[in-house]
Amino acid sequence: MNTQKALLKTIICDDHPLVLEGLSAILLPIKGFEIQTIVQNGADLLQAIQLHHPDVILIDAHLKNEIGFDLIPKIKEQTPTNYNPNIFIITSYMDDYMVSKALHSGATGCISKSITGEEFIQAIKFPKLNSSLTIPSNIQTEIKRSGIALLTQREKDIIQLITQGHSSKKIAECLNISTFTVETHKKNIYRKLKFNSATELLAWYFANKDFLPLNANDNFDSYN
Amino acid sequence: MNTQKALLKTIICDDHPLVLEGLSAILLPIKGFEIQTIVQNGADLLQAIQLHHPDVILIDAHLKNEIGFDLIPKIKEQTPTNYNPNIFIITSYMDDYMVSKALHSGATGCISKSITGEEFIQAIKFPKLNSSLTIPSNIQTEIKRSGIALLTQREKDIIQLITQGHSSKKIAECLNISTFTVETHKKNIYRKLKFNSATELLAWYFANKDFLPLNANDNFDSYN
DNA sequence: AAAGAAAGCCCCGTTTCCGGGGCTTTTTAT
DNA sequence: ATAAAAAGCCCCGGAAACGGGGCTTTCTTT
Repeated sequence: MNTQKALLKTIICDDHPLVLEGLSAILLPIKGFEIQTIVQNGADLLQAIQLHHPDVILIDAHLKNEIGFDLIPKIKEQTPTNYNPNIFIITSYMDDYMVSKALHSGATGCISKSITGEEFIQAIKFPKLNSSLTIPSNIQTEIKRSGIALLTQREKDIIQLITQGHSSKKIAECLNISTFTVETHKKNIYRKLKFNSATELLAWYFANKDFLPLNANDNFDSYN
Repeated sequence: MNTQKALLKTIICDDHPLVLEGLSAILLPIKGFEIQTIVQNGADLLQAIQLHHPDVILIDAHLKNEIGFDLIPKIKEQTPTNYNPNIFIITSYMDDYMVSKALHSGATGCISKSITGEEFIQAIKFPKLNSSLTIPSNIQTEIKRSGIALLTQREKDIIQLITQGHSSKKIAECLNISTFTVETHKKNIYRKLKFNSATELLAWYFANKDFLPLNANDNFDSYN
């Protein structure tokens, strides 16, 4: 068990007071979390890190007159090798390029300003998720949204049943078709919408369902 | 392919004008759907069925002076054996007993009045789901809600990651623990909350998340 | 200090899922 | 009438998930 009970010392570096306030407001009530310092430029950040050795460092991508990414190598230089804080880039514009740039600079992850407080906590709590794994980037979401246009009615029906938590076998029973057919449909759905599993589909569906042109209630063609 | 393009003839039997209006309002705009007749008692229903041979029959469970269930055997008696309409019992009070009683009476399914219009369409569209398969009954939901109290913090964390669509492998990477451990946690979660798969958990979670005491944002113990 | 809970780890057998392919029949549109 | 699209079916191999067990280490609590 690698549970860690000590307070997580955190430093925030951003030159927008409003953002600083927002981040602080989110983090302050969290048990086990301690905001150590707030700085507004790179020089102050480096100095603060030397002084406090925080566990979490949040850096805005677009500081005045300097770029957040470039600070990361400097941090690594000026600190002992056995000191490995979790460094996150905070950005208002988020895409795959931004993410890869952050990671190549040595950041632990890249966090969009457009996420909710809850997601923000999640992102810091599980840094590995943010870095190496699926980031629901706007681009990926757009691919899936437009991919819906490629879906047939039957495929949309099956998505409805998948999102109700049913297995391929049960869906097949429900529709009076072969399990093979259901799995063929699932394969086609995954191919069109770039999913790798039913759970990915579920998670995405519920995160986006209010914006999806999927509500097939006006179409009763596939009644059986 | 057993797609059926002909209009689905429907008869509704209920003695509450408000309910009749509500059901009609939901069904009327649906393409491929035709409300044939509306009746307010069993005798009229039997007569209407003889006349129109509808595809879908909706019967209120609590008609004035008669019981909806009892009409079903009479319908079966008075119609040829090759005529198999989908008969649904509509009820305001819904539990496992109600469902089994409806099914034993010969109904295709049992529909609660407390569901949304969207769910109503789904229920009629996929009759098999309603009958033989998981009905999210209030009892089942209550088991799961109270089961949450039995979950440990680590299990709640893992639920968060599951509901983001991640595989056991990725969750393990994210938490720096063995895949075996993740699957042990999943097994314990499923046992405590009576699930059979991750997709079931996902579907349930998103249907109930606003009421669940799961938001672990005030707890940072398991930071890694 | 001892007991119990929580977390972590492992093996096994079975089922389901995923991805790749190929194929026929029905429906729809030109 | 014909072509294209949609729906349905099947096989295979590998990966993942599921359910059952057992077992150790690390907290936490009394």
